Amino acid sequence: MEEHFKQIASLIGDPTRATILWTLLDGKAFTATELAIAADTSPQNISMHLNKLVQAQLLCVESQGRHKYYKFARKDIAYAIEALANLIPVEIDQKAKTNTIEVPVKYCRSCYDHLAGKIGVAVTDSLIDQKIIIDQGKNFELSANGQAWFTDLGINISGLKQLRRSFLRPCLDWSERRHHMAGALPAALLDKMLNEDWIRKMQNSRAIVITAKGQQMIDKHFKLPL
Amino acid sequence: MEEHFKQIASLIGDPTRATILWTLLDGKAFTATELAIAADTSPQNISMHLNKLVQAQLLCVESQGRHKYYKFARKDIAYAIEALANLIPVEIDQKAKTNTIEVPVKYCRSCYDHLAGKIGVAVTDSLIDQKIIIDQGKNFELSANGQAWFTDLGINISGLKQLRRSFLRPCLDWSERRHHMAGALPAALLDKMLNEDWIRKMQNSRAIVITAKGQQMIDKHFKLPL
DNA sequence: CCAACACTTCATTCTATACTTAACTGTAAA
DNA sequence: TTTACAGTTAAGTATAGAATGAAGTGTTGG
Repeated sequence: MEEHFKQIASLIGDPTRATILWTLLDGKAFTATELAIAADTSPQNISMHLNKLVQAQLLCVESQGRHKYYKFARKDIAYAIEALANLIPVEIDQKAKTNTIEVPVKYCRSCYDHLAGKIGVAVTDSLIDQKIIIDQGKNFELSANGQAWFTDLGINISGLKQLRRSFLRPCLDWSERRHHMAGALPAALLDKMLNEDWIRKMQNSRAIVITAKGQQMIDKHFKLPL
Repeated sequence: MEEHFKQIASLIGDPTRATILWTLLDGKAFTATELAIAADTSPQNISMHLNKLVQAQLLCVESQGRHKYYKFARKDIAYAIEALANLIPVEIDQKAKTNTIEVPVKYCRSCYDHLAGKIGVAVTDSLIDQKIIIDQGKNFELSANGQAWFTDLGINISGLKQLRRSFLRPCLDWSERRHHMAGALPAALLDKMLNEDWIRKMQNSRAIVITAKGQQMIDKHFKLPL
């Protein structure tokens, strides 16, 4: 056990790896190159360090085309890193406390046929919190509650399931670097939101605006005060 | 902030210093020579490392004649070290379970100032079963019954509550992967158990042995036949 | 197709810093 | 006193492992 502790400690102890972990603390996934820039080092070097962190199961990777997105393998890893950061002697600690306020949802976009961007991630998070969908890592599952919830919204679940396309799956978001929902179900949800005039698509852009009605309904259904 | 984090991380990252911190986890103060033996290195070397840890305010020193006693400067430092130990990947941990050398330490041990390991989890479970403490997930609460129970044991609840430190909180155990109690209350409980000679700390280890008297009393108070 | 890109692998170089050797201060017993 | 002990300081050395250079693989988009 002591040996393993020393292993973990020395893994975290290297300045470049410490910077990687620190950067990842904001919860987003980062590409290798981005982390290289953050840590001010070469791609080869960051590759070596990321490998070590993945092998120790501190980080996990997801390939997307020629990019690799890295993030913490488990939540408790981020917590332990934070605990370490809290060991910093009291004097410096003061200023950090001010910018921890939750960032408002302001950047909204759709991705092909479903919600993406900050709102896509926020909606997904909300449905997971409400146990409407279950996050199983590699895929999302619709719970029994969830079936009722979508049916209440007027979405025909069984109809969607008969389509040839994927019903529900996680999709890594370009802007947020977090998972949001993709597939027939979230497409139907976007459709619904547009039809009910909760949101409107901007011309010639993927940007989306939330209507006054939408603000109320999104708060009601997703428990997301905007 | 990031700079300071890197500093702390690299401080903990050195194997010799990691061993020092690991050794100090049992809550006792150690002399420089004892730590040198534990870390299997020279007095000069340990002196250098201890200096760095003291300067970073991770440890504090107390001189006593020609000896110097080192211990954690604050409790949260021990907790952060424990949190790091919890990051060890699960499958490696499996092998460790079969490794008989560590078993006694995992079974019965104290973590800084409170009971941990199997006995820590068992005691916690028992108190929850008996509704002496209430498990609220993120925190533990002492019930009305519980106040009486601890008072009967001769523990001064209101005195403990006035201390600046946390009174009672869950702490994840690295060996059991379950919650046990940490804070002023369980620290007082460990104190009581040592004073009454229910349990004894082993020399040079965090292992704990249960005395014959302890077996009876633990069965009586915690309904735990051992 | 090709060129640019994201990332990896491996052999080599480099360097930070842990450790050593040696000489010191202060404390405690004998 | 004297001897042994606990710990420190300073200067020099050694080496683990981080960084680099060169040469890959696989992906994307014009």
